[in-house]
Amino acid sequence: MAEARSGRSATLADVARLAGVSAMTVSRVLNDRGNVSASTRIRVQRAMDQVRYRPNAMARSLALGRSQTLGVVTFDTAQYGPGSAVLGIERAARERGYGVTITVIERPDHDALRSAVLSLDDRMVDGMVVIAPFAAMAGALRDLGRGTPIVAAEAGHQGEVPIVGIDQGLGARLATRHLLEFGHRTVHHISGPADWIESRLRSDGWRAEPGDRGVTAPPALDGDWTAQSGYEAGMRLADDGSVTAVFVANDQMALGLLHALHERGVRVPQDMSVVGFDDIPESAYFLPSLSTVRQDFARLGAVAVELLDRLVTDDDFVADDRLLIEPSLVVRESAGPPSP
Amino acid sequence: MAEARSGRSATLADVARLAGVSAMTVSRVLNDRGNVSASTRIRVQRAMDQVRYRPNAMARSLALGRSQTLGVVTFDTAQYGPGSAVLGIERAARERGYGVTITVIERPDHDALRSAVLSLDDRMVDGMVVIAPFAAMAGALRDLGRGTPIVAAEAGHQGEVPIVGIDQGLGARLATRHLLEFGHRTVHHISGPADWIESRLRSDGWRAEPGDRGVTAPPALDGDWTAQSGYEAGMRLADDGSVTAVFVANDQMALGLLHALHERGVRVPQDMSVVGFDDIPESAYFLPSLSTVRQDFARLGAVAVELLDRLVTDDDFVADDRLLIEPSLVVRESAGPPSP
DNA sequence: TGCCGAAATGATTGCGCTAACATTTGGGTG
DNA sequence: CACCCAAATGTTAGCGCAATCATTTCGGCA
Repeated sequence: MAEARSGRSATLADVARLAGVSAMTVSRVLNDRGNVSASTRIRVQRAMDQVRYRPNAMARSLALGRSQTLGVVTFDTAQYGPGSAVLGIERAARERGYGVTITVIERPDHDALRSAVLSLDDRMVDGMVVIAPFAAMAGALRDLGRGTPIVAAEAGHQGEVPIVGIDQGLGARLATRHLLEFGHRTVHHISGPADWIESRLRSDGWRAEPGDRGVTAPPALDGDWTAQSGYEAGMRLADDGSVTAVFVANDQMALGLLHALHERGVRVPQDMSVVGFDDIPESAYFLPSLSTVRQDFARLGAVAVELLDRLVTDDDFVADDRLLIEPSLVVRESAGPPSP
Repeated sequence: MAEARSGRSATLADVARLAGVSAMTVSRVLNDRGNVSASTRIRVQRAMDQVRYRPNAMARSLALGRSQTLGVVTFDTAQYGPGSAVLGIERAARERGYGVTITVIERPDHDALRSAVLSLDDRMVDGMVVIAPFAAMAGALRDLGRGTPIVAAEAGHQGEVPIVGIDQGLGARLATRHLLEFGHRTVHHISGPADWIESRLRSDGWRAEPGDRGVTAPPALDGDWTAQSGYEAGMRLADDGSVTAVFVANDQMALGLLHALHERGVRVPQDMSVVGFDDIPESAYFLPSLSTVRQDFARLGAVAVELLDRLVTDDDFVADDRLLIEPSLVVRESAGPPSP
């Protein structure tokens, strides 16, 4: 006869009845509010244990207007970046006592984003992280004009919504500089797809780095993040005797490039140097191991959630437009000095 | 003057007031119940549009006892398998009108799993998918003894909870057979960590495949899924002249193996054949491209969610113990006949 | 024209919890 | 020992929605 109504799990009222107090007192014990005598507290706790009481999060949310849940909007991709970011966010959220509800959108367009955000709103999430690596999402984010706090991750600058990201431009410059410092006259580039913000930022960084070195960047080859596209670009680069160094916008494409170069008998790094971006776990074991730019996604998630938490908790808090995390260069074997 | 109470978003009561009907009628329109005249329906819909009404999912859940949300329990890893499975589950859930709440557990032990499941229960999820690739989780799953339906994915057999998975044993046999059919006398093996169920199943499949061919399997080398461990195992295999074929329990380790063999001057597939497992997107561009076993995680997610949906919807439904999806062999360049 | 039954609509109540206010209890103080 | 204040506890109401049952409306038929 532990449970009042068999079947359903015990409610706060059941506990109150069992402990011989009012529901309110149980609620106070539950939420560790003061003003409960030690003896009743113990009695209530005993009752809770006895019926294995678990507070109903929904009911609490409804009463409070808050859900202790954060929403994450991401899109349908197995890409390393977004996937890692979600994990980082989830972990950080959990550490701060939030649950996480995920909504995946199929296409990164205005309507899909809007409806994802609305559906998270319906679930009364306290805040959202939108992973928005597409240029097309910038406008959509701006148009939301909303109440519950939103933080964009891996996004470009669009005003309105605060951004948390890893400094793509800096990463690209680190990679390019690494190559230039080996003495390469110029650095070629395989870019990501044009509709990704990060792709543009990496290309911009690559183009900007030579600076006053008096080097003009050659035209970039367009990739689409896949190893396949890196392979195709590699086939073209292999035929161009003037190419001695390539900055590739991600590690998968760099893998494709390495594959193509190997097929063509171009040795890396002796004949051609390659630097990638992302530092996926595999890249240390490419042939040769890949010099690349590491992004700390766990950190990204932590920063995004911390920011969001503040926005949720403190009404007066005004967030910076932009929080950038510094990436770092990982030097391995795929880049070296040009052969004389 | 569109919204009744400025600030907060409109409630069903606001719509009712505006349309001049009772809340119940609005609810009927909302849920597309019958017994509403065309004219009132239109009037109500207009009112809804006017105040941009969005039903509050929490309130509905509380009233209904159902939340149209599925919970996913996974654990903290960037492994390709679990990550892909989560995506597949999310997509399938969305297609069936469910939201998804994710809980990541740090360690795959009894208590962590239990508390994750309880916390999802608190949120009144209608069902859960537990991604449980660790042997240690089997017992924990059995101990739950619960009310809301649970489906385990990528798990071993433990009774109690229905399992959805990809047939690891079959995959391992396909890989091993592929090598044997090239004429290799025996197939060596680099295994995954012993505490992963899938790791054991793959090793078992490998050991079983030779069957009556009269080949006895050599001892396996222990890996831990990382390319690093594959590399280390590779260093040992390279020194053993008798090894001509290796089945590696995942593609990352296969990559490490390829790296090690390359360093030692062992040619693949001429001197040694290699088959991996998973078919990660990169493996087609390894050097050489990797023959491997493909797992369809999207399908896995879809099957898991479909099963869960039935368990949720139909009280009388009794699930099969075990639903296995067939993996397929992807033949590329890393395996071939032994040199004479 | 009056009556009947089905369709349309409404009133009440409760899901499980907490905020806000009301009430009681228990010392310490003069 | 009465009084007062603070601590402890209880009461009421409401978060937004839907199930249940009650009531109204309306068309069809004798």
